[in-house]
Amino acid sequence: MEKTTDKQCLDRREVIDLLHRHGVTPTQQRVEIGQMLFARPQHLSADQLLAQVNSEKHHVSKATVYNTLNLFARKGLVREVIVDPSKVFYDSTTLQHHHFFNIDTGELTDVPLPILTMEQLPPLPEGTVAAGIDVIIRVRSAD
Amino acid sequence: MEKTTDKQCLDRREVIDLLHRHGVTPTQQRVEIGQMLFARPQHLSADQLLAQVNSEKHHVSKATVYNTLNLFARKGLVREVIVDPSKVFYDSTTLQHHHFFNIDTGELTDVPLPILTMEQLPPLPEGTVAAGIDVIIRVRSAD
DNA sequence: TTTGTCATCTAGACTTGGTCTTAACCCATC
DNA sequence: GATGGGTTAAGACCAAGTCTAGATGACAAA
Repeated sequence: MEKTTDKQCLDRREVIDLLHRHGVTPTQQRVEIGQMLFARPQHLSADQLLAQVNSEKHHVSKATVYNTLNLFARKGLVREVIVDPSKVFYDSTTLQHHHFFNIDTGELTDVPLPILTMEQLPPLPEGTVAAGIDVIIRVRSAD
Repeated sequence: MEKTTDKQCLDRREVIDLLHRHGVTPTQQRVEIGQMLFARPQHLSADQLLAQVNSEKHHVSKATVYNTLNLFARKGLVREVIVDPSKVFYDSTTLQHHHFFNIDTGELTDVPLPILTMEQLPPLPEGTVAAGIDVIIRVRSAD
């Protein structure tokens, strides 16, 4: 039996609902990007996503991919992962979790267990409120 | 009474020793960069450092600043902090510690307490060894 | 001193991820 | 059909960082 998460792309309908629920007007391009991105838990750069979307029949411009990813991030649909100085990754899973980053291969994977949650924060600097926690465990390929 | 950490620049001699201890040949430019950078615990971008070094009498080229910072990082003299997608910060303190990053102001500060150490790591991905941990607590200015 | 060698430095060209601009487009409402 | 706000596309643009090729400097051997 085939699980829905194994599909290459999500159903248009599902994505449209998802966008609606987050207050994002579901345009043609946004839905197409969402179909690729939310198909399964993954970490994609804007570049990868651009290539992937455009390998399909439709074409979406670079500007639109960047705009859409920024919009999605602002609306809480994806999470930016800043780990490689040369590019941002977009994580299709927004549930609080952490990352392994392989500095040799550039591979980004999820830490399966919670380590540190918003409840265990140290005292914050004067006049600030918490916005999120990023935990990145840098690893190297054992040779 | 004046503490040594209040000095604007370190003594040339101190920096030369530091470089030697880390196996870095102390050239004119490297020492000058080190004098600024290691004067006190701080987080500087390459740009800031370039400007700061060149506000003094001597001139150091952009390429040299970048090369030197990369060399220092490789040799364990500074730590790269990847937190802002648009630029890398270099931390003059290499002791294990974590950061607050104010997403409104771009300000990067140290978390005074240890939170997570190399001893408390979860199981790493197959075939990898730990290289470091980055914990970034993103905060927003309370308005 | 001179010469040779090697590492380092510089200026500026180049690369590249990401943003900005401007005109075209879509689509709902009048 | 006309009007207007939000969206998109193409390509110009920007800036952090890298690369290149020639110049400089330090040091060792002669």
